[in-house]
Parts: sequence; C-alpha cells; structure tokens
Amino acid sequence: MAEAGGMERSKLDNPEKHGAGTGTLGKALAVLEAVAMADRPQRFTDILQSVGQPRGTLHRLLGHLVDEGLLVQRQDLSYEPGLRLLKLAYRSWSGSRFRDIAEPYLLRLHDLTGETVHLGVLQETEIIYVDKVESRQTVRMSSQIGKASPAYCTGVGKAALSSLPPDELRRITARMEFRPFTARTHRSAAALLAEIEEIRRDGHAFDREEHEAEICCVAAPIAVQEHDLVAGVSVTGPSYRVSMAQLAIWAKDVRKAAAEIAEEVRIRLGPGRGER
Amino acid sequence: MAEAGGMERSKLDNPEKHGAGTGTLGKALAVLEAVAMADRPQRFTDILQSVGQPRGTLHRLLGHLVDEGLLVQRQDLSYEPGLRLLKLAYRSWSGSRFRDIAEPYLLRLHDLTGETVHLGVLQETEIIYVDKVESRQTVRMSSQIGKASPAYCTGVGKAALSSLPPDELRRITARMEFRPFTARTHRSAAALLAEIEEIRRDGHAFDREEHEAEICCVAAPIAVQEHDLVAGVSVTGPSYRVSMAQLAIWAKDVRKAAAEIAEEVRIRLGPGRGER
DNA sequence: GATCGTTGTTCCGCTATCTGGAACGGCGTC
DNA sequence: GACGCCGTTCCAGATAGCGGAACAACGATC
Repeated sequence: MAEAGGMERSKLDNPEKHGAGTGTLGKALAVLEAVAMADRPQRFTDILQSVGQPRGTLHRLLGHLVDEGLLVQRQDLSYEPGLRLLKLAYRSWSGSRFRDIAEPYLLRLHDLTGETVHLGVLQETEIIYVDKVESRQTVRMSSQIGKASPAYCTGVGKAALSSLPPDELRRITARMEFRPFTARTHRSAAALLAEIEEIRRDGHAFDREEHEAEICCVAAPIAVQEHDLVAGVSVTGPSYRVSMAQLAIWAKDVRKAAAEIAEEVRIRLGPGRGER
Repeated sequence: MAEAGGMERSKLDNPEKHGAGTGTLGKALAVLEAVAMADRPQRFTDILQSVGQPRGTLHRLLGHLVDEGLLVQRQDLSYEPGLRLLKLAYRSWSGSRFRDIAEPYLLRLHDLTGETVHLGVLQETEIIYVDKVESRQTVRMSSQIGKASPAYCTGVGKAALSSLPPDELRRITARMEFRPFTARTHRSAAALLAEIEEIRRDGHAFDREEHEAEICCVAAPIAVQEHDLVAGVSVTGPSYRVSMAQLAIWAKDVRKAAAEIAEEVRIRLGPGRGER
C-alpha cells in the first residue's frame, strides 16, 4: 500500500518499527511476532486482536506460517513458535564473526571478575544480547542470548548509545518510551542524554539498578563505523556482592576489552570484507 | 494450494521439506534460509544460484527481507542474517514449556555424570537441540542450541526415532540421506532400522562415534503422544574419558530422567492445555 | 433444551501484489 | 575501448493474496 517513493530502500526511513506490515511478508511476520512475543500459546482470536487483520486474511496467514514450520498449531487449536525459527537463528548466531571475535575477551573478563559478562548489539532503541558468559551456579546459561532489552536502562545499551553520532542519537532517543522499571530508571530523554554526555567523557557506563532492582553493571562501547557496528560489553553483578566502587575499578578492564574487540574487528574484517 | 483435505493442517503431510516455496512466504523463507545456512555472507549472485529464482523476483524478495530486518545488507552488497531472527528465536526458546520442565532433570543428570547433557526434539529427519548443560571449561556454553543434526547418527536422534510408530518411522527413514560422517555411521535405512529395533527393546540408544570421531553418548527417548512430542535426552563425552561400559552404567539414569521428564510434561500440560 | 454468543473455518469475486523476461548502467578485465 | 559480469530497474500480465460474509461447531445462558 503506501510506499509510493521508490528510491529509498529501508535504511532507517520507515517511521514505524517493522511490524506494521510491508507487503505480504510484513504481515506474515507481524503475525509471527505476535505469537512469539506472547508468553502463552495464542488462540486465533488472541492473534486476531493483537494484529488488526481481517479474519479471512489472518486465517490464511496462519496456515502458511504453519506450513512453513514457523508456527505449530496444537490440537487445542492454539499456535506457538515452531522449531524452524530456532534452527534458523542458530545458524545466524553461530556464523557471526563478531561474536566469534569477541568471545575470548569475554571469557578473560569473566575470569578476571568472576561475574557475568554480556555482549550486546544496538538495534534501534533496543540492545540485543548476542553472547553471555556466566558462572556455572547462576540461574541458567545463555538464557538470554537473543534477548532484547531497552537501551536506555541497561549498561550496554547506554554505552552503545554513547558512541552514536549526535543526530542519530537524537533520532533514536526520540522514539524511546521511558518505562520506569525501577525507582532509578531514567524517565525522559533529557535525563538520558545528560548521562550519555558523561558516559562519552568517561568511556564507560554504569547501570545502577535501573533495569532490575539489585542488579548493576559497568559497560563500555564497541563501535566500528566501517561495519555499522554499535555494540557494548558489560560486567554485571548483584548489588549485595558487587559495590559501585568495585564496578568503578573494573571499568578500565571493561574499556580495555571493548577497545581490543573493536580493534580486532577492524583488523580481521578489513573495510572491503565484512562483519560476518 | 494443494492441501485438499481440510482437517489436517500441516502435521506431516507435505512430501517436500519446506524450502521449496509454498506461496510468497515460502519463497522468501527459502531465500532467508539460503543466506542463513551459508557460512559466509552471500552476494546477490550466490543466492541467485542457490535458490533457482529469476533475477527480478529475487531482488525484490531480498529487498523485503532487508526491510523486515531478517537480513542485513552490508556496504559491499552482500547479505547476512539480521538480528531480528535472534530476537524472535529467543522468545520462542525462552517461552518453551517443554525446555523449562526438562531443565532440572538435565542439571541433575549433569551433576551425576559430570558430562555434557543434551535435550533434542525430532523434526522430520533431523533432531534439533533445544537445551544443553555442560561443564564450564569445555568449549562454549549453549553453543549449539538450535543446532540441527541428522537423526540417524546421533544418540538423541536414534532414541527419538525408536519411539515413533512403525509407519511414521518408515516414512521418515525413507527420506534420509545416509552421509557417512565417520567409519561407524550407518549407511542404510536397513542398518538403522535394525539398531532401532534393539533400542526399542533396551529403552536407550548409544552413539558410538557415529557422528563425530572420539565422541560417544547414551540417550533415551522422551515421547508424549498427546502433545506430538518426540524428543530425547543424552549424556555425551569424549571416548578417551568415557568408556562404553561407563555409558552402559549411565543408561538407566538417562532412561529414568527421560521417563520423569515425559511424566511431568504429561502432568503439567494436561491434555486440554498445551505444550508451551 | 432452545437460543444466543463466541470461535474457528470456508467461500468467492476483486484487485493489489507478485512475477519474471528484458533492458540498463557501472566496473573491471582482456 | 570493447566485452563480460553483476546488481538494479521496468513493466505488462497473471497469480496469489485480500477480506467481507456466510457457515458450522460448541458452550454458555435463560
């Protein structure tokens, strides 16, 4: 529908997120996402209201998604994500050159601190975790690879944001919705931008229980312009075990790791070549 | 447009894998898969020959995939998987009730044996790993969640196959391509079926370096008909450390874990309810 | 136990969207 | 400077998607 122009492809122009539904594929993905993001199996009607799509259309769409193995329909008629998604994602994850390069540095950082280490990539207003190293005893390994968290209240997120050029930063912060997860979460773009100024100066960012209570971290930005890569590393721990003073001490190690990763990315993936 | 029947949706009816390309969505996914499965960034021409699609069509398809964030086009014009895939998969993985239920049993099995524990689900001729518990020092955690391996040469795969009804088993084995990974890999459906007969009797399966040299395992099937779930658990180790005798001893623990998981799945996800 | 409301499925004419052969422009090579 | 390769763009034609509306199967409600 819309989409008159012709020139511009999709760099960053569409004001909506995806989800709206460019063409047939877009609609199908909107449905897939609606099902994947829900935390319980979705029945036809559930989906019907989350994506505003006529019944007939939705029905066919779901049929196709099931045919393709992206969704599975259970005998109680509800839908849930299929395994094909996992398989597809695995290949894209395991083939990521960036993750691969960063890994040893993450391990080193973990050995040094004994705390959980995250690697995340900025994607619009969210950061998506692409790797994680944590101690055996904690919750569950890798439980959040692929997880998306808001950028404005996470260490990696804020660090990554701090490496953006001013106009890009403005564009992105403008689209944020400042949801107060804890008492300390930023509630406005102004507050966030002020802190980002500091972060830019210091070279590292803190998360002072802004996303989850009792959880804090230090993070540093990894930015490689030549590859459109805006990311961050962090060391995270529970407040009772890790003081802000301790985090401040680790800050330089995190910065160093970030710098080394960025450097190696630049070397190993020369300008002509590519990120993967 | 085939799909005359009416009742059955896509249980297992289409003779082709996916990939061929049912409708528009199918074609788009075939392209996505071609890029995701390749181990380096794909240029337009590369993709052109892997999916047999006219230039014009392919070009538009790629455009849409990029618009949707499923692919990213780099400045050297090559394509690679985008992060949206990872995000989508994360949600589907973390929301899986099955994985969640199985987890404690996997951990217990790991504590008992000290070796790597896998949880995999059968998907046609492949098994897809949905969880993994391994010792800290080994390679990398979770490095193969979402990985797809052939069913005929893995412990979990063979165990899962052994729980299928005969006709279903025949249908699936008929579609397998017996690639000899090691000297001990089954080379024919006949050989595989013979072993499956034994497995069905014993209640557990061994992988005697059939997929990778120096790697072997014991596995047991987890099958819950009411939920169309055909899966398996396994304990895996390197031959130099884990003897076949040792595996035989662990067999009963693996069987027990499998039985308990199946039981809890049945209880927690009562018939009317659902898997997720 | 008849009626109404809800939920999933099917139908079918309409047209938007996808289709794909062909032509175009940019680059590097011989 | 001509040739060949590669990515992109165009456009008439037709397929596949579209979606309003009718239908069937339950389950509540009175």
